Amino acid sequence: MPDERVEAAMERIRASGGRATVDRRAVLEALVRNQDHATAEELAELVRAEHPDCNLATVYRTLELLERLGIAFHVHLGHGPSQWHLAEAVHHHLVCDECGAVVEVGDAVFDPLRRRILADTGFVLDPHHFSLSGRCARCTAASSSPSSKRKG
Amino acid sequence: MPDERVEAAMERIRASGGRATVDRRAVLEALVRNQDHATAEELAELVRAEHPDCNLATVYRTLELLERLGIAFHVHLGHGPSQWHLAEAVHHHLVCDECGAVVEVGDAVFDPLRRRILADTGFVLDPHHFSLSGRCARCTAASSSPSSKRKG
DNA sequence: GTAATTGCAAAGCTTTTGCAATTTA
DNA sequence: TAAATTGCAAAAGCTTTGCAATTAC
Repeated sequence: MPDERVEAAMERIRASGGRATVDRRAVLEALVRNQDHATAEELAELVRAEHPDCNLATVYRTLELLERLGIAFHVHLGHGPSQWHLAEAVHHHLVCDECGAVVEVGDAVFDPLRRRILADTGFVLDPHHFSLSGRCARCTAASSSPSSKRKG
Repeated sequence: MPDERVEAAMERIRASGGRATVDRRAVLEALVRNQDHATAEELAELVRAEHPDCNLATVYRTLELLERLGIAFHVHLGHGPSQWHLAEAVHHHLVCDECGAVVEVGDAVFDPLRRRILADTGFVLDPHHFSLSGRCARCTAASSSPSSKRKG
């Protein structure tokens, strides 16, 4: 079942002078199949479901190409490896410093901050590349109500 | 010239059961002397000015200790090594995707976003750990006014 | 056929770790 | 002296790279 996003991306690769290879298509398909974020290693795993001998270096090189073409992005959610996703709906990640939970928020919540920072500094905010840190609702509740306080 | 921040920090190390060693004092002094952010490697360089045989592993271990005690923090400004600074005024970093320029902003600009996110998700935002990406005023100007457009 | 892509293995870079030697309290 | 800290070297984890073999056009 050919996905139109995959076809469009392959077309863009070709248009940019690149070659439409099996491996590139496989990585794209893995990105499409995987709704969440995935690390390069996880994507390689997904690709291996269809093409058992998928090379990690090729996945990295393909992701780099896709990012250069604006087809995919990587984000840093914490200290581990980068996470990759297709460049579709722009969204942002709140990562809990305590438990590592990831909360996604839309882009629009940033509008007031964006306006303010633009006015103050001229900087055009596009905070997709890194996550925002803090503490999730659950951990906040756990640490602020003394009766339910627990270490772990 | 004993700096009161260094003394206070050494006191806190001692109070937490740690030992007040020459190396730890040297790393603290480097952090104080260096107003900006510095990588572990850069801090080791600074320490070496006084103590020529400063060990990088010790710097890392000391920074980890200082972070655990809330005395210092590390932030990720981009793809390179972490940057360290004393935990004084809370501030945040806007890093230009294009030229890498770092713009610092105070914590207060985040208040509206913080309220909004708290209301929407219960997440308590404390976005010190990662930088925010975007495009600095200069690069924005360079790419939006056709006459001054230039590559590089 | 020619240039781009891939596989492999090795290296790069930042950070962590095991362990014996040293230092602090 | 007992426990914590340090130095060293090695390892870990993620990512990039050189080069010969392969593949797309």
